[in-house]
Amino acid sequence: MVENSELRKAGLKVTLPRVKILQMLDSAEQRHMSAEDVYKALMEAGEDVGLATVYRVLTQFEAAGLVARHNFDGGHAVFELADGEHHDHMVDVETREVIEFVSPEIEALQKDIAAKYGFELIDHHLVLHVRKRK
Amino acid sequence: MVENSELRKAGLKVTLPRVKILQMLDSAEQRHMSAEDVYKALMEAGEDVGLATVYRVLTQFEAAGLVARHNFDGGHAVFELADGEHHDHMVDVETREVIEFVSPEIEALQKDIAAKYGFELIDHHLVLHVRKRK
DNA sequence: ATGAATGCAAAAACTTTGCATGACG
DNA sequence: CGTCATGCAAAGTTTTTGCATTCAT
Repeated sequence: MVENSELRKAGLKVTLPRVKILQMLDSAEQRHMSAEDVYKALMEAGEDVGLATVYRVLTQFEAAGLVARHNFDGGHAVFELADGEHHDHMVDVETREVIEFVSPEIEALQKDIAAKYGFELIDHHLVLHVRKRK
Repeated sequence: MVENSELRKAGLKVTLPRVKILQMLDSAEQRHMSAEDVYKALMEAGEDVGLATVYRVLTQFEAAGLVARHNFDGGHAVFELADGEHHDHMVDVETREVIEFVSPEIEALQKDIAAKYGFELIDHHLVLHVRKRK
């Protein structure tokens, strides 16, 4: 059970809700899920976890670096498992589809820009709004 | 009164609330204001505008391209006048200070990336989280 | 005059919190 | 066993909406 060691490494007690939520994020068909999405998926799977717990756990996971939180539209937040390497997102404004991409060039430029202003880059959020080219 | 023609150009009826809100965004000390910020500033200025109207008007302004909406933290949205050229933002995570910057290189790369995936770039949101270098 | 815009208050959407109970180490 | 985590419901935030009234053209 990989999840358990992930949790321990993060300094979090291994509880049923935490394990279930982590598994859900890992196995769900959709990679980006809102707290509500996770909650509903758990309910459908017959797991009895409160919505408040889902919010609490996701926030803890974010603090622990296990998941990343995004605000694609400004409405609700979505979470995704922070496996693999860092990436940015592209949102098709018509279909709402989310595409992930990696651009070392942009990453490097961001660091340069921050440095130019006397800052160090901690983190960044980049979302491209795109439309399919006809 | 420049505001009036701006509104007319946007196809919006020239009403007192709209003019006042536009002036407020233009003259306020802070460039990035939440709906609440605008509302409070108007109240302090003795202008009697409802908060709901502020939200409605800011949303219309956004649709008209008069203002840009940002979600720096995910909590509340902030608005800024869309004068001048497009720019991105850097947020000092310690002081919450917002610095604007322009990077043609990043803009170009974004366009390239979208194209590589068969999309055209409509818009983007880039926020760097930074910390002052000691 | 007439349709659009406003203000108010109520509601909606999302997220957090208090507190008693239950589970982990 | 002590402490931390959970569930529920209540409260908090931010934003939207219904509806009667007022305003712009």
